[in-house]
Amino acid sequence: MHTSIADILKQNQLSVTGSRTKILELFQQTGGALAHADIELKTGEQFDRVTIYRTLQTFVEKGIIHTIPTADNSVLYALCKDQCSEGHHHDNHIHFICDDCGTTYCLEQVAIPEVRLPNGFTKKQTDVVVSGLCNKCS
Amino acid sequence: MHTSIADILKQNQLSVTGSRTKILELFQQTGGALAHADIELKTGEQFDRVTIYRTLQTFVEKGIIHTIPTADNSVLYALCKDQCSEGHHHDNHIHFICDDCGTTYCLEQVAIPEVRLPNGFTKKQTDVVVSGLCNKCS
DNA sequence: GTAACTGCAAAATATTTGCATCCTT
DNA sequence: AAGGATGCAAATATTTTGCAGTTAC
Repeated sequence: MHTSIADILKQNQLSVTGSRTKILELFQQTGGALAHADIELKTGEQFDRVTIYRTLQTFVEKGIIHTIPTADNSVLYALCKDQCSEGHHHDNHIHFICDDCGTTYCLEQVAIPEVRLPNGFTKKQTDVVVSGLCNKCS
Repeated sequence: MHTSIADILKQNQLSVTGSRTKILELFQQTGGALAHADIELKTGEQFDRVTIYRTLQTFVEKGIIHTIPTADNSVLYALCKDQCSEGHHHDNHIHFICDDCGTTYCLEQVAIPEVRLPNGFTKKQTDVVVSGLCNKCS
């Protein structure tokens, strides 16, 4: 069973408001990643652009969502999957961007491969972004 | 021996101009990745902001440089290493961003690990961005 | 009731486009 | 000389900030 949206917010000491609930819902429904513009559109533009910026920023700070690096330099956000299993934090999964439909997937089932760095370099986080065709477009 | 900057430009059907030469030089000297702002600063702001935008865009189109995905959503560019070995194009190397000094390194010596995708997904390109502390900051 | 959140306005940044001039070939 | 490249001005787009009004707890 999963944690309700309101619970996620409360667990992070955030008040339960319309925009936050709606935006989190949107992430849960989508499953994948969303850009700022997607959110504006898909919420029916009922929220101020600024509110969306601030909401996303808050979510990132609290670790509810994270940003995804993309080769085309757009800004994408996705749910941190372990938001439900509170405590442990390891969003170490691969992101896949479809060149055709543009959808971004968080491939939870694909583990991040180990990377060996040269001497003197310390690894904190590894982001892997794979692009190509998704299962719907190929 | 390596190809001169002027030759790189000529090979790509570009006229050899001050801004292009200076910016390519900067990339060669730096070795690592540069943001638009870095270029403005390090060239001593002798070129128009617009010229830099257009130069970078041209270089990306010609495959002389490429963009690097970053988790903090800034725009970074780096030389495509095989610009000299014309033909084959596989900038498959890892990018490392130092959390402390902010420098981005292209770790040519570290191979991109193989990633196995779920059925139906086709891989075209893999980008790996590792963050942490570099050998100067640790 | 109080602190936190939102929306509006506006400022600050970043990026793109048009056009006249200058430089490379 | 001709075409491409640059610089300036200005149009767009994006993101941030301040503040007053509203909402959650």
